[in-house]
Amino acid sequence: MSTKQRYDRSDIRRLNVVSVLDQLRANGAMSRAKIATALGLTRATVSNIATDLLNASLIRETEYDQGDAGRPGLLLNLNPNSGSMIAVDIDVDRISVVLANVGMETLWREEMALPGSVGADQALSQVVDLVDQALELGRSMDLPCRGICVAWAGLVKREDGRLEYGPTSGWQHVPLKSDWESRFGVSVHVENEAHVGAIWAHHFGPRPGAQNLVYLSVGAGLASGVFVDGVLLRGKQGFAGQVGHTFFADNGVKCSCGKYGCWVTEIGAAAVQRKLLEAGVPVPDAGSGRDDWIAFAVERAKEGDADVLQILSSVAAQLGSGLASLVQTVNPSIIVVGGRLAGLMTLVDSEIREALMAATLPYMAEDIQLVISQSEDDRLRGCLALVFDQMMKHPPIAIGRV
Amino acid sequence: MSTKQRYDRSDIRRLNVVSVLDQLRANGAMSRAKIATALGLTRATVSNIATDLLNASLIRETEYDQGDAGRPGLLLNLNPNSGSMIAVDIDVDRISVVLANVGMETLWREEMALPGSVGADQALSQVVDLVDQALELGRSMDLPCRGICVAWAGLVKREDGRLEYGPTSGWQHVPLKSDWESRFGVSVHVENEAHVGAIWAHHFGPRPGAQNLVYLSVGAGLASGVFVDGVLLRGKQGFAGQVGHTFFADNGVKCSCGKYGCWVTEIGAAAVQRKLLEAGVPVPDAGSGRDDWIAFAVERAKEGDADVLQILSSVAAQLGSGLASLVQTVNPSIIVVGGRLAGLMTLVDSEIREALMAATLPYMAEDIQLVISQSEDDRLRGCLALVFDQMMKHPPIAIGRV
DNA sequence: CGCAAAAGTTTACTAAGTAAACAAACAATG
DNA sequence: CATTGTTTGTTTACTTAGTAAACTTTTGCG
Repeated sequence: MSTKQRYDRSDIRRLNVVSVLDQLRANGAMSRAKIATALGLTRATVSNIATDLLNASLIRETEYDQGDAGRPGLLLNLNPNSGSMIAVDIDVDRISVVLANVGMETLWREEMALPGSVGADQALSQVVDLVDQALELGRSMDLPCRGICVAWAGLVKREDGRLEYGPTSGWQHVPLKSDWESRFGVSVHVENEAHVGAIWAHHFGPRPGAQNLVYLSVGAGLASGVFVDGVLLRGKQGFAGQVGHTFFADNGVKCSCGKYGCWVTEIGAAAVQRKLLEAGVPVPDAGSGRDDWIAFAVERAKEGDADVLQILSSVAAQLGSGLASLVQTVNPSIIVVGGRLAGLMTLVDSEIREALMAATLPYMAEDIQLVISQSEDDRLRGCLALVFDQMMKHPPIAIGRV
Repeated sequence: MSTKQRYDRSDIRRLNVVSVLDQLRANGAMSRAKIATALGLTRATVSNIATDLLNASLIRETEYDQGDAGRPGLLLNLNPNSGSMIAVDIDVDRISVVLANVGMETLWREEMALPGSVGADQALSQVVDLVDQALELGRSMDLPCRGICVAWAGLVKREDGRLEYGPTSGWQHVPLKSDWESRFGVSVHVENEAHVGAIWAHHFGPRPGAQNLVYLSVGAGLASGVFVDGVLLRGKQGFAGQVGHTFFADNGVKCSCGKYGCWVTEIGAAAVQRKLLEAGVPVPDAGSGRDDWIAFAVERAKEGDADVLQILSSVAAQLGSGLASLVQTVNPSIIVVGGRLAGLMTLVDSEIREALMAATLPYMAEDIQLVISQSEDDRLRGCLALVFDQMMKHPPIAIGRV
């Protein structure tokens, strides 16, 4: 199987259109002339492209540039209202749906609780209603929908966007993408939760545009999203990043996946909760409210509770040491830790870093950046970013096939 | 920092030239018309490109096609003698240099022993002599050198091709690429040994063109080369794949990197040799010849020596379980195990596979292919392939800048 | 032999760039 | 306040690497 690729004039136009859009995304408002010099194109060409984009209303002319001398340029800007995007986050105990414009501004948001007992079919049929609402609202605002992205904690088959296997939820073989695409008539992306976290970090993390990064999602599950040279590591089936179920502890407890001593059974939410309980810390149990115990533990740690701090330290050490494996495998320049437990991890970030550094080869991690995400909506924002990226790569604009 | 990319007519030509070359590489001899239909270009365009390539003598017209009816096509072929490539493999105890034509046919080969005591400067000054010989021979055969690739077991800094740190050899901070490029006036690529192994496997492994693969080099060191969606995972600094120094055993021995219980200290060459000795197997010690003990152990295992087999089984289990982590992290479709110990691993390949499968999530590895490489020259061939790839991506042919 | 069929070439055309000239809009300056 | 210089955006003439379609060449076959 070879590349099967052929290029003609329409391709160079398409590529230049994307380049122009990229400029606007990266630098905000720019005049035609500025774009031209930035890209090395002539002003004539950029003008030409700009009129196309204006006609498609993907961009807008806003105000005039305040230059020092000469005729001021008319600033161009991505039009945040050229369309809408929908993000769906299927979390352990709730599902969130967001409608945003392509400027990433939230227009509508809805959440629903997801009792553990509910199966995939029932849960998804309710989500479909929410998505319908979002689509309807988007239509009413005259914003054509550019895509839907669903984040899910499990193995998502890339070729057909199926929820293949959820180690924690137990869901299996749900052909979400094909179902939804035929139902909604919009392109649907289904992606692992940590993968969209990584997309979020890539765009909006502490070092926007970082080409080599690791996003580690620490919650009920434990998974990684990795950017390598600017592209998301997805792997053959799209299952890459299941680091939570790598072997970690010699005499570990049984994991939901059936094996013993997985990394997630040592430092995942259930593990931390268990360790706290075992140490006699009176954390509220799972039934009493979804993240109550986390808030409680954070509180106690901040008050200096020795038991809690000691447990957090040991978790930090295990997190850092596991991260070391990942770092040595993919050599990122930045690590972002997100997920439900991020709040707890913030309290011991220096210890995580220490453990990480201690377990990596010299030079490997010397100027690596380790950041605990404070954002609540990593995954939802990542979903939006994915749809946006897709739109930037394939702008909804007619380019005359030759 | 944005993309800074602009396209014009010359780019479309360049891309089509590359597509034509790709076709010929993938399918061997083809007529202009066949290439045209395969790529979707017109015969006129392919003719045009072909004359350019013929003038640059990158391709040749060979024989006529035996078609069923009509005028037979004149077959085009990559010209194996359009240039030469040089591969250098710096191994633990020897350095090999190969001169090949761009048809990957070996024209000359030379090896030199590398005593453990020798430092980087001294060793490399000798290698320089060998490379000079190769270059001279290439010149005498009128084959312009298209590049030199050096494989080395250690951390190679991608941005400047430096040998940054060799966990086993101890070499540090050798600016090989810049030194050699100024000395030889040819483009020089320096790459980690497992990375070039992966390049080899990608092109010439059991499933040529596999887009998602893991190559694991098991010898004195232990490192991985990973292809993700057809591109080599190199990471921020180029250090990706140092899986040998990930933490593996709770009460492991001290590793050359200073840590305890690294994967390589459990299943690397030294570890296997140690375990055999501890079990009372009278393997020849390291001093008596470089791989004598491996051959000896293979021999004993084939004879059914219980001690040896038991040790191999335990090593296989540890190899498979470690591979599982890698598999779950990068989700390859194929794993190729190479390196000095490959011969031993062949004897227990089913056990490696079992351990791997046992430690991976459902669906993750179900149709994964595990192959032990029988090739001796993975790294050298991989080096040549790297240079060849580079040439295919940037063909040495004038394309009129607009 | 004449004809169908395919390969390779030639010719006229087209689109998306370039370069250079031009018109418009501002700041600075005497 | 008019002039000058500078920068923006547009227009015009040109180039080039494609396309489509006709033409030429070379084979197999009835």
